[in-house]
Amino acid sequence: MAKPTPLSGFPEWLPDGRIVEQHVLDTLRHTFELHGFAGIETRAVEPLDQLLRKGETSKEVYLLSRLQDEDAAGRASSEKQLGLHFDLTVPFARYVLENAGKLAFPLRRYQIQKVWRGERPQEGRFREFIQADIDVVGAGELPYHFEVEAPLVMAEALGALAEIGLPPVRILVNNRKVAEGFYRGIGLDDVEGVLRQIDKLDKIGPDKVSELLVTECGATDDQAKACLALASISGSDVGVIAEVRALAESHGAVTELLETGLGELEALIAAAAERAPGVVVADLKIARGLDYYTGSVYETVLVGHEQLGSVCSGGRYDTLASDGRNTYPGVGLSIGVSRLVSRLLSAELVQATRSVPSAVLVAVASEEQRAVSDAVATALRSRDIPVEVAPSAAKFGKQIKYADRRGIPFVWFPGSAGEDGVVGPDQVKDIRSGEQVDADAATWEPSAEDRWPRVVPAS
RNA sequence: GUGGGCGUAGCUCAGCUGGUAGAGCAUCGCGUUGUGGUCGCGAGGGCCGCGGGUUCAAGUCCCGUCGCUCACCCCA
Repeated sequence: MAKPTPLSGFPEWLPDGRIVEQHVLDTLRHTFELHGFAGIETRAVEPLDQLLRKGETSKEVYLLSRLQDEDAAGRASSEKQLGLHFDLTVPFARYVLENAGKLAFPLRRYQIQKVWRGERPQEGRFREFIQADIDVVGAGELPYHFEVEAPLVMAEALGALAEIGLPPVRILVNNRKVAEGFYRGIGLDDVEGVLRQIDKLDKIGPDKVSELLVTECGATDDQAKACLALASISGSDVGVIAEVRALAESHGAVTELLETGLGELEALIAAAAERAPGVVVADLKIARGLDYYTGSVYETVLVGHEQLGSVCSGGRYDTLASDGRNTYPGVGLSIGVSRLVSRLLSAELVQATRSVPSAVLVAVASEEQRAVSDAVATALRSRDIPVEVAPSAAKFGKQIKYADRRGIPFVWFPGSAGEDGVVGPDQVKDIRSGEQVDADAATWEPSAEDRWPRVVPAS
């Protein structure tokens, strides 16, 4: 077989990288469950027409087809076409409708799965990656306090990763009602268009955004200036609310929608300041490209790694799902686990203490005596100590080297018969210190730190 | 989808105005004949991404193609 070339955008980690990823997944799941979110998994595919409901994303969807149908491609009716899901929200919305009769609302669910997007890959941007979503969905209505809770759960989940070396996170929040109310208040009705331009602020700067607002959205210079003034407001205390209101008043742009949005944003900021100080920051330029958000919107950056983009985003959507009679509003966020993990690994922020689970390598004196080593391994495993037996009865130096290369901290030597024929005690060697002591497989314990591989900040 | 950069050993790379391929690290072996790491010596490993062209001669120049990568777009 020819040497395979790596496929860009489809990340694969080495065993120690996977240990890091697995740890992140375990931590997220634990935090979600701690907050009462129930886990579900949906199928990898959805009917194409479902996936395309979001509009412009169509080009990103990977189609699923059978090789046998290839010749007849094009004849297949589009409603039968399947595509791989490109996020977890669309499948979840479908799942909610399908199971509405059996689900209890408000529904709190988490979902950790791969998703696929046919984008051009880049650092931190993949074509196959893992997302970890939480959402709360109501039937008919969803109280605002869930818009406060959801980002705080994520703050806690990401905060729990600080101990392995994840940099602090900053959750930037805004409210669509504030933006829309303000824009309409100053006479700009192309809310989406304005948001799209404002979203580019960090990349191209205020001058160019101002220009685009005029040319693309039909804004006057004064209107553009007002939009930029709004976008420049940020802060982690409720003072920003007064700032926005003052700006709106100076432009005669106070609308009912704006006031509603400001009330919501204020509640979020106030609660966050108390429950997760310094993490949640109001930032009036956060827009989010997706058009289905209707209330709070969230974007999360790693402090010191802002260039990586958002590692956790989401918001409130009044119509997550609707079957024509009932609508299901929701609020949720999604962590880009692969983006997070790829940065943890590439920036060498974290490391696994070893690349294999084994805490102990049991040496094999000779193939005739392999059963002796197997028995030792069984005894240790019965007490939940991860063990492997040496692959060959090579010279002990080789066997120690085998352990060393994988980071296995202990090598176990089964007792051997001396000249008098008496079998001596087993010994276990800590290959980091070189210390070697008598040991009994029925009672010996590694330290808690050595028992399983751990993920720790890189030294 | 648009535009730039780059493809040489497992990895990181060197290879001048063309003259039939190198280093470091890694791997394996020996020194050390059943207790590793250091050190020394040695070995294996390459259709120089692929295809075509120019030339007596191409890793080197030209064209194409594929892949990787960065930026835009978009997003986790």
